[in-house]
Amino acid sequence: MKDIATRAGVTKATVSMVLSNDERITEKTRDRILKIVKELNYYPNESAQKLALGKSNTIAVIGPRYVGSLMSTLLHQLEDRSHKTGKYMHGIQPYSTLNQTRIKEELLRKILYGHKADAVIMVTVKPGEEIVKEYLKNKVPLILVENKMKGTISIQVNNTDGAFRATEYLVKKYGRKIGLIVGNTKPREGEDVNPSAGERLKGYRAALKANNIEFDESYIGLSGSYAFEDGVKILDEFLKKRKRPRSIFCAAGDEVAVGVMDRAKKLGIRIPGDLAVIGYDDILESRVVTPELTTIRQRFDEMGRLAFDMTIDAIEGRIKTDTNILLDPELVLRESA
Amino acid sequence: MKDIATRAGVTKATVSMVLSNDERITEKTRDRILKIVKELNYYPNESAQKLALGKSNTIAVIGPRYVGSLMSTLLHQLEDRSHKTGKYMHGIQPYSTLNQTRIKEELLRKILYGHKADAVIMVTVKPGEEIVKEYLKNKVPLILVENKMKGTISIQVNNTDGAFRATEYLVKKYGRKIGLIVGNTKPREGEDVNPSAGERLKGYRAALKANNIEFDESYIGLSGSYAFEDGVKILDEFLKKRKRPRSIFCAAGDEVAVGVMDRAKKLGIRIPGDLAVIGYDDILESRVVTPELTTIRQRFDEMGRLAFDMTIDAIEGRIKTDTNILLDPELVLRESA
DNA sequence: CTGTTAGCGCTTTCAG
DNA sequence: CTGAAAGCGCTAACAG
Repeated sequence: MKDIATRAGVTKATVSMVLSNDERITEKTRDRILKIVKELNYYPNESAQKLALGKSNTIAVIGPRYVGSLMSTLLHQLEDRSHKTGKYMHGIQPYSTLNQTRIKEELLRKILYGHKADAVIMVTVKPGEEIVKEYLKNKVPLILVENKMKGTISIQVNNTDGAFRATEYLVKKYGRKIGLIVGNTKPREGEDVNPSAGERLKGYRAALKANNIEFDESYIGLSGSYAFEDGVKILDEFLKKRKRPRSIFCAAGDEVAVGVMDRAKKLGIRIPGDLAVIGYDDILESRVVTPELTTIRQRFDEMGRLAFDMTIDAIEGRIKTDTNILLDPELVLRESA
Repeated sequence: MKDIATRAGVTKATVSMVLSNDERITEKTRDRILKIVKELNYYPNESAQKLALGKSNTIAVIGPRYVGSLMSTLLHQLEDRSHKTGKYMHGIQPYSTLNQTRIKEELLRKILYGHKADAVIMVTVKPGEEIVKEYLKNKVPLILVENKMKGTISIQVNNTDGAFRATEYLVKKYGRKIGLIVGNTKPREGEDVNPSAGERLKGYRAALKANNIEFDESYIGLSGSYAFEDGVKILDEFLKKRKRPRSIFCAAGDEVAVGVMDRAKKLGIRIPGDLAVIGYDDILESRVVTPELTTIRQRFDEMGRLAFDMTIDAIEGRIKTDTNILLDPELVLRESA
């Protein structure tokens, strides 16, 4: 920058003003300076800029890991909105916690006190109460996706409602013996839980109650890894029992549901003739397996767009903490139930 | 930091030294200072640190978009290696170009001249020749994944070989009428091409040649978006023609291959009885569709590990530019061919 | 309309 | 073993 200044016969301050579009500079010197900037391929040193401005110009996005559709879809939407609005261009900084609470807390503090971001979007993972307070005190907005906490801004899909509708549909169409496959609602040591599992369980129970069906532990299968193999394993467990479900709501996601279907097919169990299956997520596979999977769809793209816009609004002070948005999921009827 | 210094009755310099594990500080003052650091929840201002050190402590990763298995798998591996080695912790900065050349070039310059990264990993996307030179001059290593260029370090899977083997397998087992579905080898205005498409086409042609089969344009289908729908559309096109393929090598990836199979199923075409299909990538769906998809597997996790280690080596000067690694893909035989 | 100056928070020589 | 002081590259009052 000094280099440019001397070449243009001005001082650093002037160059700085030109680059930040300060009105007070003459066309002439502005043009002269901009030309030199181009020639020298000058780009400002961001660290210096941030230091001087006390603003980071970045939005941090924290998720458990990069694979999996929520995180990547969201990131894509965020980038897209960023380009369309021209705000925070190349300023989206994703982090993954690798599912470890320690890494998460460390990271959140590092971001806050290291002034690494103007706002933090957390997808699926949840900050500790203590940290929320610290963010509040330092006026750095926390935007929670798929979670809700006092002192933050949140965007969720209505998990309870989604589970309720899936379960109710199964009751009406296939009767009262409904299996549920759901994520672990208790965390493992040092790991985070996704609260949506609890909410979906709640929706399932509510639907049973609404239809006067008693909750039965033996109809519940727990998925630890949300993976294909879990579906295989859990179906086998169900089949070993005396009481077998006539239908399964796989709240742990389509991937697990596909595991169930695959296993069923190998065992000669017809779907939905012998066993009806509903999944959750509406991932690509759902339309592709045979029979096609009936499932609950969440509008991830919509969430991403909202997340970006609300984050900007929060940074610029247009919305306050404890704003919560709840999106409704959608039951997509296909062949499996 | 000044706060800490005064509380500890020392000066900023001493605190700084303690934090950077300088040997010269007494146990006593060190402990005293560290205690206060904990109490105050102090974390250094990174911008200030970077500015003073002239080092960014971050590795930039540039890809076309976040969705799609290569980018996310790679990122996961990078984070994982970073944690395991303790190097560049929380220092992986992913960027997406949204497939636009202009964004890409802008970004590369911004990173280079803004001193935003110690090295840049580019996955699938390719820098311009000019930019490579600039990086070279400034001694910032460029690591290319799925590409190769003079002046960079590269990691590739052998696309030509993968395509050759798939094609050859089809020739031997299903005869000479082999369709190819491949990504566009010509870029659209302002967009980047993935060079692997060209390489796979090359492998296909080589295999034909090796078996004395003449290349026939009407057996070629071009996929623009690498998506399920492309498979559907292209199969329909093949079927309209006079000459129909007996087998299809879907070099454009498993997702497209699944589209082909899905369409075939709906039309009553048996796989592999009437039409054999081989995909590329070995994504999750491949094991799940009926019949299970025969495909070419690329070791993305291995690539990620390698990418991280080589990047570190490059930064620390242990490997030089124009180091190229070529990984062999693997033909995974399942039911569809 | 442009130059001067101080300062953002940290590191690092050089004295003491 | 610790303090003082200069400087990293940029911005923003305040003068002129």
